[in-house]
Amino acid sequence: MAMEVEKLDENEWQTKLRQLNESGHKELVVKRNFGHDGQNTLAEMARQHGLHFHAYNKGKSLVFSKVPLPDYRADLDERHGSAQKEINMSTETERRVENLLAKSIGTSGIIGSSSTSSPTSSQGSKQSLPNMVTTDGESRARLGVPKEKFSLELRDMQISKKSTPSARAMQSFREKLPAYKVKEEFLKAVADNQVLVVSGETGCGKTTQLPQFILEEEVSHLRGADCNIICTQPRRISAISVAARIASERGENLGETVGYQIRLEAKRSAQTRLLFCTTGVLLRRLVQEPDLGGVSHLLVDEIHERGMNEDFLIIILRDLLPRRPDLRLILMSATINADLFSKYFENAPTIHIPGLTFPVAEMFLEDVLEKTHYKIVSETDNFVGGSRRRRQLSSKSDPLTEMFEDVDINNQFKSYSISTRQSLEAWSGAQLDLGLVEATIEYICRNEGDGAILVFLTGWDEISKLLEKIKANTLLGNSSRFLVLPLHGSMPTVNQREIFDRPPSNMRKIVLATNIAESSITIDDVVYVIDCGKAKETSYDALNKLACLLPSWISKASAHQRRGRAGRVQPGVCYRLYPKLVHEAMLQYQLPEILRTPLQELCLNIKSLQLGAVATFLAKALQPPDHLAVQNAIELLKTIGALDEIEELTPLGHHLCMLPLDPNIGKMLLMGSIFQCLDPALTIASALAHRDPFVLPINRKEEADSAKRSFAGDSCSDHIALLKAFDTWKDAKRSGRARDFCWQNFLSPMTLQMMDDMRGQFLDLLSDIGFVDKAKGIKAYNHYGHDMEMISAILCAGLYPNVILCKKRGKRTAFYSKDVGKVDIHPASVNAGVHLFPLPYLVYSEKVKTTSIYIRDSTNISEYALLLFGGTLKPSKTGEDITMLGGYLHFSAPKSVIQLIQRLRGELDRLLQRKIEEPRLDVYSEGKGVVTAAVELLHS
DNA sequence: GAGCACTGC
Repeated sequence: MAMEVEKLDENEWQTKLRQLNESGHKELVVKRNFGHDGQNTLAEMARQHGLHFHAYNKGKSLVFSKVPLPDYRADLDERHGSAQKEINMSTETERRVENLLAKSIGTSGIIGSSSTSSPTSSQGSKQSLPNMVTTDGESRARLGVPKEKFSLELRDMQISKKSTPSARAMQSFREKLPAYKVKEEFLKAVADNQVLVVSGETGCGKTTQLPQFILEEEVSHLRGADCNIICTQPRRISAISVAARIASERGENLGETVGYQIRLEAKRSAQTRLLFCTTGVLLRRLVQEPDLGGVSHLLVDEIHERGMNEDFLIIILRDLLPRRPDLRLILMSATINADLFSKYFENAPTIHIPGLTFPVAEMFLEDVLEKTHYKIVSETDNFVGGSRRRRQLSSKSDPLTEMFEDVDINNQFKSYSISTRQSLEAWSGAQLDLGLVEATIEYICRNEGDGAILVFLTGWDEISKLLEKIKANTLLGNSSRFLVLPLHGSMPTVNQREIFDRPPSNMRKIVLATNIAESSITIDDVVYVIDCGKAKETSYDALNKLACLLPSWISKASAHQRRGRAGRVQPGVCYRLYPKLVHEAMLQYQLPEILRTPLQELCLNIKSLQLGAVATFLAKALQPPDHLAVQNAIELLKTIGALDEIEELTPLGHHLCMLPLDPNIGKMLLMGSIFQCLDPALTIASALAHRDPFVLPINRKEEADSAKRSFAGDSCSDHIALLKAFDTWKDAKRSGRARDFCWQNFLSPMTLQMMDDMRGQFLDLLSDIGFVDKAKGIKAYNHYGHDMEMISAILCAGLYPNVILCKKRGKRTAFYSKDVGKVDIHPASVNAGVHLFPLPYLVYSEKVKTTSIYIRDSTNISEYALLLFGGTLKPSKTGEDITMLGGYLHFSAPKSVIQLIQRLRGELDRLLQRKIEEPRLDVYSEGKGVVTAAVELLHS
C-alpha cells in the first residue's frame, strides 16, 4: 500500500507526487527524516496538485498519506498497536451509578429540555465588562461641567503648565527631537486626511510627540472636551512608560489628561483626553462599541511588527472608516514597510521622520574573522574529500545556508586572508559556533573601548553553554572585570537591576540574551552588539495542525533592530556572525504573526464582533492566512461546541466570547464553575492563559525540576503542579513569606501575582455572564475543588480534543496523538520519565514541535473522564463499542455498561445544555443526582 | 533520554 523511498531531491518530489497521485498507493514513506522544511515543501507541491497530504512520523521515517483523517481507524493497528480500550466496570459500580442516575431522573426535571436558541445567553453576552475602556467624551459634562467650560479649563491649564521654567526646559528638549520638525506638516495632514501613515526610526520621538501634538492642538483650539485620543501599543510596558513620559513632559501627574489602560490596570480619569492602551484592550472595547463612538483620533503604533492583534485591528478599522468619517486614524510604523500600509488604506499619505540614534558600524562574518583570526573547523572536514556540497546532505539545512554553500569562496573573498577563506569554507549556517562568539567577545574586550556588550542568541541552551565557556575563559572568566548576565524570558534574572544598571567603571557588562532584548527589554549602555542572526520562531503547520518553535534566520528588519540596540548612548559596533551574502538573502520582514499561529481565538473574536463569515473576513487581511489554517480553527470551534454546523456561535460560543481566553481554556473555566471546581479552574486557566510561573535557573535546574515534581506529588499532572504551587504561594503570602517561598521553589512572584489578578478578572466575568454569583464567594462553587478526579475531568472537558494515548511498550510508555502520531513528553513536564501511568490517557494544553514533537504540559486522565466529559460519543451497531474523536479513541464494554454510560452522558449533556442556556440555573441542587453519578464513576 | 522565542485581552 505504501511507496518507499530513501531520500528525495527537490526535482524527484514532483515525479513521486504525481505517481502517488495516480497510483493506488495510499502513502509515501520517506526513510530519512529530512525535517520540517521538507514536509512543507511537499505540502506546498501537493496543494498545487490539488491534493492534501497528511504527514506523520513513523519510527525514523516520515509518512505522507493520502488518507483523510476521519478514516483513521483502518491504519490504527498498524501504527499504534491496538488503540481499543476495554472498560472494566465492576458490577458494584454499575449498580451504584445506575441507582444514582435513576433517582436523579425522577427529581431533576432536566428531561425534555430541547430548546436550541437562547434568549438568556444572548442577553448575557451583551452585558458590560468590568475594566473596560468607557466612552467618556462627555464624562465631565455628566459631572455637571458644561463642555465649553471644560474646554476652557483644559486650555488654561495647558497654558499655565507651559510657563514654568521646568516646562520650558522640557519644551527645548522636545524641540530637538526630529518629530518636532514635522509638527506642522503632521497636524495639517491629520486635519486633511482620514488616514495617515507615519514612518520613523527609533529615537525620532514619534510615539511620544505625535499624540501630544494632536492633544495640544485640540486643547488650544478649545476642542479639548470633544477630543478623545487613543494610542495603542503592542506591549503593556510601553503603554505605561510612554503615558508616564508624556504626562511628565506636560508637567502633569499620570492619569490627568494623559492616562493608560492595560489589562487589570489603569490610570485614567474623567479628564483624560489622551489614553495609551494595549491593542488587546482596544479590541475588547470594539466588542461593546463597534463604531468606537466618542473616539476622535486613533493612533496605532508599531504596526510594522505585524502582531496578530494589530493586523486584526487594521482590517476592522478599514471597514469602520466609512461609517466614522470624523474619526482620524494614524498608523505608526518603522520606515521599512510604511508603503505596505499606505497601499492597504487606499494610498493614504505618508510622512517620514528621520531617526536620532548614534551611528552603528557593522561587520559581517568575513570581517569578524579577519579581526579575530578565529578558525572555524567543520566537523566533517576530518573526512577525506569532505566537500562542502556533501556536508550539506548530512545536516539539516535551510535555503540561506545552502545558498552560501554554493558560493565560490576563493573567488568571492579574494581580498581576504587564506585563514578567513578557509573558515568561510567550513562555516555552516545550520549550527552556531559558540567558540566564534566567545572569540568575538574576547576581541572586543581586548581591543575596543568601554561599553556593554549585548549578545543575541536563540535560546536557553545557547545562553547556558556560552556562559560556561566564558567562565572557563582565561580573560573573560575574571569576575572582577567582567559581569556576565544571562537574559531569557524564563530565567529568574529578568527583573534584576544589574541588567539595566551601569556596572562600576572598571567592569564590563556582557549580556547574553534572546529576542527579549530586541524590543521588550532595552539596555541603554550597550555599545557592542553581537548578532548570531537567528531566533526561535513559531510557525503553524496547518496540515498537521501543529505549532512549531524552530530556530530560523531573522529578517533584515530584525537584524536592523538588533544593530540599533548598540547606538542608544554613543556610536556603536554590530558584529554579525553570518556572511554579508546571507544577510542580503534574508527576508525583508518576518512573516506576520497571523500566518504563524493557530487561529481559533481570532476566529472566535471575529464571530463575537459580528464581522460575518470568518474566511471572508480574513481574506481582507493585509496578508490573509492559509485557508487550511482557517478551516482547522473553525473545525476546532465546532468540535468544542462553540460554533454550530453553519458556523454561527452557539450559546456556549457566546459565553466563550466574553472570556479573554483561548476557547479551550475558556471552556475549562466554564466547566469548572458549573461542576463545582471553580477555584482550581480559575488558577489553572490563569496560568495557561498567561505564562508558566516556574522559572528555569541556569545552574540549579535539577533542583527546580524536583521542586516542580514535589508540587505535582503523584498526580501525574503539570496542571495540578501549577495549582499546588499557586495555592502554597497564597498561603506563604498570607504569612508574609512569599519572597523566600518563590526563591526556594523556583517560582516567579510577578507571574503568580498576575495569575492572582487574572483570577479576579475571570471571577468578575463569570459573574457578569451569570455563571457565578460573586456575592456567594468562590466556596459556593467549589464543592469538588479538592477532588483530583473531578479536576481531571474538568481539564478533560476543557482541553479536549487535545488527547494523547499512553501505550505500554515493555517497561516504557509510548505516546500517540491523532493528528501527528507519536509524540514525546517535554522533559520539563512532571510526566517526563514516568514509565507507568495509572490511567490510559493524557490531556494536554500545548503540543509544540521543536527538536521533536513535545507535549509541554499534561494530566493523566481515565477513560471515564473522556467518556463523560470528552467529545461526542459514537456507538457502534453491535452496542458493545463506542468511539470518539473521529474513531481515534475506541472503547469496548458489555452492552449494559455501554448503555449506562450513554445514559449518564446524555443526562450530563442535557444538564450542561440547560445551564449554558440559563447560566443562573443552580446545577448543583437541580442536577445533583447526575453529577454524583458522574463523580461515582470517575472515582471507581 | 533530554529541553524551554516573545507578546496580549
